[in-house]
Amino acid sequence: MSEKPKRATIREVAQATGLSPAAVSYALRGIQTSEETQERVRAAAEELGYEAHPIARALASGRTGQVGLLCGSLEDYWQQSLAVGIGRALLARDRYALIVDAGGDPERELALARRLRDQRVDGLIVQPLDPSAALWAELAGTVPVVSIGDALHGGQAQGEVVFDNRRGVTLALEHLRDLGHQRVTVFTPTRASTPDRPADVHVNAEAERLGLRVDVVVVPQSLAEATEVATRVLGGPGRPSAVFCFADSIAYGVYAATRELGLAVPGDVAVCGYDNHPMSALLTPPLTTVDWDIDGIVHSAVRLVVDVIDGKPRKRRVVREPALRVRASTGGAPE
Amino acid sequence: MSEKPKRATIREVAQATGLSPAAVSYALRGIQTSEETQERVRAAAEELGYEAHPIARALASGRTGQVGLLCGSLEDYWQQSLAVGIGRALLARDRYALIVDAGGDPERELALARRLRDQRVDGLIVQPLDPSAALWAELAGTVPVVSIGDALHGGQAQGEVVFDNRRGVTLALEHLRDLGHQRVTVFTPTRASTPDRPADVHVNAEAERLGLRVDVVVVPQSLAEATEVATRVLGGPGRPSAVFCFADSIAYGVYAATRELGLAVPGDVAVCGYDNHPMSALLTPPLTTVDWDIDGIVHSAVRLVVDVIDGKPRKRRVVREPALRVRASTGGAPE
DNA sequence: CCGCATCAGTTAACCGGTTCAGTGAACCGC
DNA sequence: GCGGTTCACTGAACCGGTTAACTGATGCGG
Repeated sequence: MSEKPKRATIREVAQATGLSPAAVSYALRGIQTSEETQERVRAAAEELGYEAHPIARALASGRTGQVGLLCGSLEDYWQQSLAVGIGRALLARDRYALIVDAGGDPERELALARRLRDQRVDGLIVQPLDPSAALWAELAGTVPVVSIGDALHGGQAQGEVVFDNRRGVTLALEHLRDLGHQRVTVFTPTRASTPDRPADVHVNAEAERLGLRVDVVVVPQSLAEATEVATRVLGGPGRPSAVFCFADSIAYGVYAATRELGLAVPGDVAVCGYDNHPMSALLTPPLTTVDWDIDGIVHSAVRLVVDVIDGKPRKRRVVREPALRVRASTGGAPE
Repeated sequence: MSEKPKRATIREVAQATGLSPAAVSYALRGIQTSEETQERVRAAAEELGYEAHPIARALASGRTGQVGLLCGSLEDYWQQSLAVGIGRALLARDRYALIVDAGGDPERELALARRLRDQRVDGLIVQPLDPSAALWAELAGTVPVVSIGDALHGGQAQGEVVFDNRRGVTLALEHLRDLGHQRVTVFTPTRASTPDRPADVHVNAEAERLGLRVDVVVVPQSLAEATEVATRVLGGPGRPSAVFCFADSIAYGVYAATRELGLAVPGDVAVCGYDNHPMSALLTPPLTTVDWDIDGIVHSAVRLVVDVIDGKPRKRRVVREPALRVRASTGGAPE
């Protein structure tokens, strides 16, 4: 432990090759030097076990090679998958992800966004709980910001991967209506009190259009709490014939509630989810859900943020379209 | 974007207070300065919106405030939970986690460990796929290493959170034996080819002791692939009456396989998992599994690594004991 | 053969903190 | 009243790279 594992510095490589440190710096990055010199430097570096010190590099160059990933709530399994995917994709591009979790709290989200900026991340990927916060504009002036899900208001983000949540809601509600349901309870995760979130607004508009009666119930993110709320709602009077959960994780809680209450899915209550987490296809019964092609989202978001960081111009806005996966939980044809 | 968001430096704060940069540095950390000076400096810093530059600080002090978290396989949902928990706990202690995923590949694990060290993390938490690799000793000489799960061979780690996997295996197999099963198939995730992993060895030893016939089948980490393998095994001739999955995630795949094959759980085949992921209690039927108290593990690991980094002496080894959660999937008394 | 650009490499400043050695003043006991 | 500490703070080196400005040599068109 106390032996100092002193590593070679760029000056030592310079000494070894008879070049200046600057030349070594250039050579190792393959610029402003002859092929031959680059080869010589590489050999010497290899010999000395030299590897550029990322901190020193970050300080001098102003780029840390790290991207902040600000998640709405990692209690949500789909968001966990998203985070894992983004971390993996960034690593493949030689960047590290700094993953932080707002835990569904919009204030915490903003505090963490500030912390990440102060940490000097090269870019920020955010799944905004509160897309209307003023902080986003300030942040976007400092560091490239890419949003996933809802677009930041005012279009300040350098990149956006937008979910067509209106379409997702329409798909789910139309499906339930087509199956003959008239009363639907919608379980939606805690959100910022932004009355203009497209998805939430759209639920009511769409319900009206389809002649559905909907009750919107806000549920906490954690599985245990979601189960509790669902048990209360489904066990109470006036039970709906169908529920639409705005996250598959919530649907998992609903499944648990139905079992506890002895209700059959979809016989007593049909359940439709949102996200299509890999688990959802494996449940009994398999969960009907709105699929968002997580790989495509990961790919778009990472590509956007990396390209902005690298100064490459790129299409700023990507809109993702959902697809309904009809499975047995709604009594539709099992997939 | 192109306006430079120049932030205040320590020299500006020094100028504003009439002190030297060194004094400001000390004052902000509350050392070697008078109370009054500290207050004055704090006020000036606030006024100027000064916040220490983490990169510069890291370069000068040699500590990055970042801890590497090297996961065995993030395909495994339990490990995802672990990673989320550790990230959260580190953040609460003002550190960032650099989460990377070996994807079940021992070679990749070592390569990533090296990358994290080169990134100058202050500490490393690792869930070793290959505890016998020579690299660990080298690494542990450079950076504090805390292992989770299996202990690193030779005891080089500065901290260890050891799972008593022998006990876990015993609990599961005894439970299945007590239920009258005589042939058990064990699904285990891909691992390093280390013949001396306690858990794997113990499966055979324990099976012999209990008079069980076991077949060990190695399955890939991903849900889809696990399902495929399970379908082949359970659909083939000589189907076992019980399976023991060395990870709940694998059990989820087995559930999917049984449904596909029209087998009843636990009627046709009993299923026992390992980990007790929160989802497992919500499945139909709820999954009997070996519980590892994830919060305790998170807490121990983070505490160990942070204390070692901070130079506080601390108990180096924590052994976690599992508990069997008997649920309906093995036909035991439902919880 | 001249003027100008390009190439390969050097020098020195710089990024923004931390820390070690040193300094003057106040304080202490006797 | 004096040597020895302690306290609060300063100056300068240092962490290990990157980069702007500059230099000398070479190449090229005309």
